[in-house]
Amino acid sequence: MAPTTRQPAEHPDPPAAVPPPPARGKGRPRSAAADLAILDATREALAELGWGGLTMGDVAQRAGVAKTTLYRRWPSKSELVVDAIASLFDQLECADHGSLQADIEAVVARFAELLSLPETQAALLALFAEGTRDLHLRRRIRERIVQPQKVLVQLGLANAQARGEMDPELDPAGAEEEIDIIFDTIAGTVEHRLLVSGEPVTPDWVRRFATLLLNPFPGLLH
Amino acid sequence: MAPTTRQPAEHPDPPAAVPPPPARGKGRPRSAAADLAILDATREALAELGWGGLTMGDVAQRAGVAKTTLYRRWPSKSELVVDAIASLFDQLECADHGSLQADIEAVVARFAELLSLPETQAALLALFAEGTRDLHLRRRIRERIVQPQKVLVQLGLANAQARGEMDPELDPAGAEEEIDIIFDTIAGTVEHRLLVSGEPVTPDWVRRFATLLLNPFPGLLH
Amino acid sequence: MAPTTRQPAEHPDPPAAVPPPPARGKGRPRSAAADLAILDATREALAELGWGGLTMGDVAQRAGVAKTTLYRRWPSKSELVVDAIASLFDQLECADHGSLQADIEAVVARFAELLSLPETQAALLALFAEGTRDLHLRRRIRERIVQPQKVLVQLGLANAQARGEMDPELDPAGAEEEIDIIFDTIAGTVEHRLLVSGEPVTPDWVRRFATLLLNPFPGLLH
Amino acid sequence: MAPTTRQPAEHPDPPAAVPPPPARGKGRPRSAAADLAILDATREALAELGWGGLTMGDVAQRAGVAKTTLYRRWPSKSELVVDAIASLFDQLECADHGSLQADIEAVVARFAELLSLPETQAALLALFAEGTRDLHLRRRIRERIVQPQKVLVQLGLANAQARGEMDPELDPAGAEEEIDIIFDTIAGTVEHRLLVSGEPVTPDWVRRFATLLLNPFPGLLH
DNA sequence: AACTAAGCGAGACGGTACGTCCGGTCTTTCC
DNA sequence: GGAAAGACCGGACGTACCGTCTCGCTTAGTT
Repeated sequence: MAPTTRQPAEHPDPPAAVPPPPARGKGRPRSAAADLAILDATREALAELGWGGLTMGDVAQRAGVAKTTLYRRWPSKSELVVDAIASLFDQLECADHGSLQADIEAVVARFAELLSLPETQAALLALFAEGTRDLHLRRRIRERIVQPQKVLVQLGLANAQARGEMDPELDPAGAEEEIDIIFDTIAGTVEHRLLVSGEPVTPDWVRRFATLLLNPFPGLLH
Repeated sequence: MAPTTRQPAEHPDPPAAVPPPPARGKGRPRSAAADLAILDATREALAELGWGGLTMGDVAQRAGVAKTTLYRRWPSKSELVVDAIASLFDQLECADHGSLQADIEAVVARFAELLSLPETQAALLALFAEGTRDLHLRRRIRERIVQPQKVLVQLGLANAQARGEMDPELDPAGAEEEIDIIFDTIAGTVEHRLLVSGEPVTPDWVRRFATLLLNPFPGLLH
Repeated sequence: MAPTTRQPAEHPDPPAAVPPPPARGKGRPRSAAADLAILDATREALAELGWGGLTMGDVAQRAGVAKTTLYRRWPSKSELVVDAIASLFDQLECADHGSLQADIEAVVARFAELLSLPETQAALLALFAEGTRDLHLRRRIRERIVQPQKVLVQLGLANAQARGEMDPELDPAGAEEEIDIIFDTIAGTVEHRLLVSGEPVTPDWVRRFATLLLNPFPGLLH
Repeated sequence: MAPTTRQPAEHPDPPAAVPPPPARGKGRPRSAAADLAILDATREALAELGWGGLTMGDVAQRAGVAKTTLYRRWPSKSELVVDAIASLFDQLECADHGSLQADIEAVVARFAELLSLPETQAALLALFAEGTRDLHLRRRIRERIVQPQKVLVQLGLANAQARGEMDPELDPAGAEEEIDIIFDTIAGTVEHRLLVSGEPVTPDWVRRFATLLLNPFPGLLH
C-alpha cells in the first residue's frame, strides 16, 4: 500500500474504511509515478546519506520532481520518511514453523534483517526520536511501522494456542497487556542490540534470545 | 563529573583517571563555571525544545557564554548532549534488595525513571540515531551512557551468585554473551515501552517484565 | 477597445481596426466577458497591491477565471498590464480651448489626472522599466500608451496653426523632431513631478509649466 | 561616500553630522571590502541581467560573499540597488561654461551620459517604480540620486545670476518652486527621451532642448 | 611592572537547507 | 475546442543554524 492519492492537509483518517468517493477531483490528478519515485529516492538517499544528510531538495532532485510536488504530498521530512520506511515493513509475514520457539526465532530474524538495511538503520531511531515530540508523527509511526510488527506477535501466539502449546484460556483476560510486554521486549531488544550496542544478530544470538524468553533465567537455581 | 580541563582537539581520553598533569598551561585557564553552566543550559534547552529544537547559539545564550567557548570544549552538538545526559546516568547504583527479582525490578524502575525526564526523553533516541553513523560518537555514548547501566546488570548477577541464587560456575565461560543479551533486553525493552510505544512504566509492569525474564513464558504448557 | 479575439501566440496586430472575420472557429468561442473581467481585476489588483504585489493567480481569482484563460489571451504579466492601463488612456481627447496655452494646460492637467490614479501610479514606471529590456513590450507600450498622448500634442499644435498662433509653414520640415521634443518634455516632466518628486500637480503648477514652455526663461535678462 | 559601517536596522540618519562615537562595536567588524565587492557586483549584474534578472543570490556569488552578508547590510534588492546606482551620481559636477545655455547643455549631456550606462538604464525606472509604493525607499532615492542632480540646477542658476544673465532679485521669493519646476523638466524630459521614447540624446537634441527652455516656443507668432 | 599566551564575549563570515511563493505550462474533466 | 481546476517544474525568496573567523578585552603566569 502506498499513498497514491493524498490530499494536502489530510489527516491520516485512521481506518479509512471507504475511500469516500474516489474524490473525483476536478483538476489534473496527482501523478502516481511521482509518489513512487519520491519514496524510492527517499530510501536511496537515506541509505547513502543517513537521516541527517537527507535533504528535501536532494530527494526531489533524485526523484526528478520539483520540491513543491514533494511538499504537496508530505508536510515534513519525518512524514515522508515514515512512509518510505513503512513500505519496507508491509512485507512482514508469519508462517507457522511448528513451534513457538521456531516462530519467535523467525520473527526476530526477519525483524533484524529489516533493521540491517542501511535505510532502516539510518532512519528508524531518528523517526522514533522525532516521534517523542510530535504526537501526530508518533501516531503515524505506530500505524505504519509498529503495528505491522505487533500483529506478527499476536499471530504467533495464536498459532501456538492452535498447536496446543499454550493455555487456550489465556486470551480474554490479560492477553492484551501480555502481548504488549512481549512485543516491546522483542522489538526493543533487537533494536538495542543492532542500533545501540552495534552487535550483529546471528542465528546463535536469536536462539539464545528466544530461549531466554521462553525458559527460566539461565543459571538460575530453583 | 564534568569535563573541566579539556583541550580543543582532545581525544576523549577513555578512562581519564588522572587528568595527566593538569596541563599547566600558560595563558588564562578555562572557566570551570562555564562548563557547568553550559551543561545545565543544555539540559534545560533539551527539556524545553527537544533535540531538534536545541541550538548551539541558544545554549550559549542561556549559559551566558559565547559560542566560541562552547566549541572550544565540545566539537559538536551531539558530543555536548552526550555529556549533558551522561551526568544524569552517573548516579546509578545497585543496592542489594535480597533477590534477583527485586534487584532487576529496582534496576528497571530506576532506568525508567531516568528515561522519563524530559531532557532524557528528548535526547536519548536522537543520540542513538546519530550514533549509528558516527563511530566516534557511538563510542562516547557507550562509555558515558550505556556502560554505566551495564555494570548494574553485572553487579546484580554477581550479587545473585553471592546469595546463592545462581550457579556459581556460570561466569567465566559464556557469561559475557549472556550478560549482553540480558542487558540489551532490559534496556531495549524499557526504551521501547517508554519512547516508542509511549506507555508508562508502572510498578505492575515492572513486576510482569521481571517475571517474564526470570520464568518460563506465561501460559506456556510444559 | 479590448482584445476580444486574440489568439495565443498572436502578434499585436497594430491597428486591428476590424476583427478580421470574427475568426469563426470550431469550438466554443472565447468569452468576451472574461476579457473585461480580467482587465478590471488587473486594475483593481494594481491599485491595491502595486505592480510588485500583482500576481497572475490573484488576477485570475478576482476575475473568476482560470489562469489558463488568462495566459491564453496575454502572454505575460507585462502585456496584460499594458492593456489594462492602456484602456485608461483611450479616453484622452483634445478640445480646442482657444489658445495654445490653454490647450497645453488642459493636456497637462488631463495627463496628471490619469497619473494620479492608483493603478496607473503603480504600473506606469514599472512598465517603462520592463520596456527598457523587452523590445516587444516597448513597442506595445508605445502603441497603446505613449502614442495616444502624442497625438494630443500634434492635435494641439495643429489647432494652434489653424487659429493662426503659429507659423503655418512649420510642419513639413523639422516638425517631427520638434513635436518629439515637446512631447518628451510634457510627458516626462509630469511623470517626474508626480512619480519621482512626489509633488502634486496643482492648477498653479500647470500654469507655470505651460508658461515656461511658451515663454522665455523667467528672470532671464535680454 | 559609501556605506562602510552600516548597522542592521539602521535608519538613513539624514544629516548624520557627527558619527557619534565611531560606534566602537564589540564583535568582529564588518568587512569594508565586502561592501565594495557587493556594490560592484550589483552594478555588473544590473548591466548584464537588468533589474528583473538581478538576484540577491547571484550578486552574493559574484561578490564572493554569502547571501547572509548581503542581507545584513541591505534589507532588500531595492535598497541595495539604490546605493549601487547612487555612487554613480556622486561624481556629478557643474563647471561654469560661460552662459546659461551652455551650462544647461552640459548638465543635460552629463545626465544623459549617466542614463546611458547599462546599469543605470536597467535600474533607474525600476527604482522609481518601487519608490511609488515604499516611502522609505523613496526618501533614500531622493537623498542619494535625485538631490545630487538638483543641486546642479541650483548651481547653474546661481552662476547665471553671478554672470548677470538673470534678474538678481529672483531668488528669495518663488525661486524654490521655480527651481523645482525646471529640475523636473530637465530630469523628466531626458529620462523620457532615453528610457521611454528610446531615442538617443545627441548634441543637436541637447541644443534644441536647451533652446526650448530658454526661449519662446519655436514657431509661435507674437 | 612589563610581557606573553591563552580564554573569553561579541558578532561578522561563508555555507547550506529550509519551506514558501510565482511564473508559466501541462493535463484532466466538464461544457 | 474553450474553460475551470489544479498539479507540475523551475527558480528566487528571506530566514535560520552551522561551525569558523576576527576583533578587543581580561586573566593568569613568566620575566
